[in-house]
Amino acid sequence: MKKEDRLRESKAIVNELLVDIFNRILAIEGENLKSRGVKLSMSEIHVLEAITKVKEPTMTNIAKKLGITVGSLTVSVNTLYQKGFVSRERDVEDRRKVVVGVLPKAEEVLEKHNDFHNEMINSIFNDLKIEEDELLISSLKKLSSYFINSF
Amino acid sequence: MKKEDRLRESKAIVNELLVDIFNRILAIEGENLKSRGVKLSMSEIHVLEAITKVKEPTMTNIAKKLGITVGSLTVSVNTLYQKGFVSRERDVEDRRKVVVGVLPKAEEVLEKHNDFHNEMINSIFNDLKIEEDELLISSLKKLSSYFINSF
DNA sequence: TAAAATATATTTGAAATTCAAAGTATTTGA
DNA sequence: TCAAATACTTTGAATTTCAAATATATTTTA
Repeated sequence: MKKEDRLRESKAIVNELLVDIFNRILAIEGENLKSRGVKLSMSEIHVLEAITKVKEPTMTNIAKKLGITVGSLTVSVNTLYQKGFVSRERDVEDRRKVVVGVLPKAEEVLEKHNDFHNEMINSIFNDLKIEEDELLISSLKKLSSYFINSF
Repeated sequence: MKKEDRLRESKAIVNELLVDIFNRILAIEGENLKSRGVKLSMSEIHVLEAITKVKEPTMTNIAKKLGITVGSLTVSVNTLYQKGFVSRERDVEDRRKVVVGVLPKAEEVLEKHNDFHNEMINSIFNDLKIEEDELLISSLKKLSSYFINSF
């Protein structure tokens, strides 16, 4: 195969990976959670995840992490609070801020979600036998940081 | 670094790539289209793309490609038809089927969308200098087919 | 310090997306 | 032929999200 053709093919594969495949992951995750008896939607799961990942979990910081408006987040946190998944209190230092936290009920769900991710990743690694591929890993690391920093 | 730690790190990176990053691609694409004066939503773009990609573009085939119900697709095609982006006609062989096609107005939009994808991919390849990395490409190819076939 | 500007969050009304269920028309096959 | 299967549309409801308006608290500035 010619060099240009290889390059073109490579680009097509990365493009496919980034677009076609990733579109399905949400649905796959959602179905998995439903099968494990979790009643929350994926977007609610994402809110819970973001709360645990962000350093100072105020409404603004969580919304930024999620890429949604603070208004949208308020709507979502309202129902999560109602259902008993999150705590919510004013910051004592700066009373404009609301600090959100996940309650045990949420941790249970997040654990299930995390289990699924681990299974998925392990299955990929086993099937593809890529654990020893240093070059792949370092390239993926670059690819990952590229997305984090570029947009 | 120990072997187990390297493995753990590798898995974390793939997980991050599959989860954190893909969540943003839709929004990134949407913003880009808006900046190019395109009035359609990403979900409408996906419908148009699916129409061009599927072999026999009937409602059922297009919906299957998209992973949505035929009812949802009908709603979307209704507005795309109204706005003059797609054609719509009964199959002469089997009059239950509706064959959908993209009109010039849609091709224009798809071209812009495609331009963006190419720019994104080219910029990744240039920055990372990975075009010669055969191993990466073959692994990504496996990763890609893994997702296509496993779910 | 008091007023103005800024920052944080909530509420509300509307739009978009999607689904499930019910309904219509056409084709298939027993 | 006619009952079942297939292809599609319509409808009503749920979810998600946003923008704009509103409310408070804090910081800046005049």
